[in-house]
Amino acid sequence: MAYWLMKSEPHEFSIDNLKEKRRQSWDGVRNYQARNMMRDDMKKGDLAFFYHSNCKEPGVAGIVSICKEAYPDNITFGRKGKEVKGNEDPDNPTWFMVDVQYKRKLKRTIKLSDIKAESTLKNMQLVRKGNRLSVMPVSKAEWDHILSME
DNA sequence: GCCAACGTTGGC
DNA sequence: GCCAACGTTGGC
Repeated sequence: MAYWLMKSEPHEFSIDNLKEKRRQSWDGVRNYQARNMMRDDMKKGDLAFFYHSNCKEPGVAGIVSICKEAYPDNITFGRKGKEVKGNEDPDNPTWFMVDVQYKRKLKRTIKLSDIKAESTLKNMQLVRKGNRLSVMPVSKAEWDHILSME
C-alpha cells in the first residue's frame, strides 16, 4: 500500500466539502507527472493526505483513501469549478482521475510551516523548492511522522 | 498582489 | 530540437 499527498484549494474544494460528500472524483488534473502517478501507481486502498493549498493556512487537513483506480477524466468543468481541456479522443484518453473517499480530518491542520520546521521532513517533495505537483508520493516514514505531529 | 519556479506552446 | 514567450501554481 502506498501513501500520497493530494492538493486542493480549500475555497474551491476543501476537506469539509469532501466530508459532506463522502466521496469525490479527483478530476481536473492536467499535469503529466501527476497523471502518470494517478494512472500507473495509485491503487485502491492507498491512503492520501488531503492538502490545502493556495490559502491562508496551507497544510495537511485530512486523510482520504483511494476508492476507485484511474479512469478517463472527461469532465470539462471540474471539481475546482474551472474549465479544463478534456480528452479529445475518447478512445485514447490523455487525462485520468481517481475517486477518493473521506476518511477523517486531522485534529489540527499540520501547517506547511510546521512541516518545514521538521528537519527529518526536509526531503519531502512537498517542501522541495519549486515543487508544484498536485499529486505526489509520500513515504511511510513521512506519513507516520506527520501523523505524530497531529 | 507579487513573483519564483516551473510547464507548455509555437516559431524557427 | 532549441528557446523565448507565455501561462500556471502556490507560498508569502
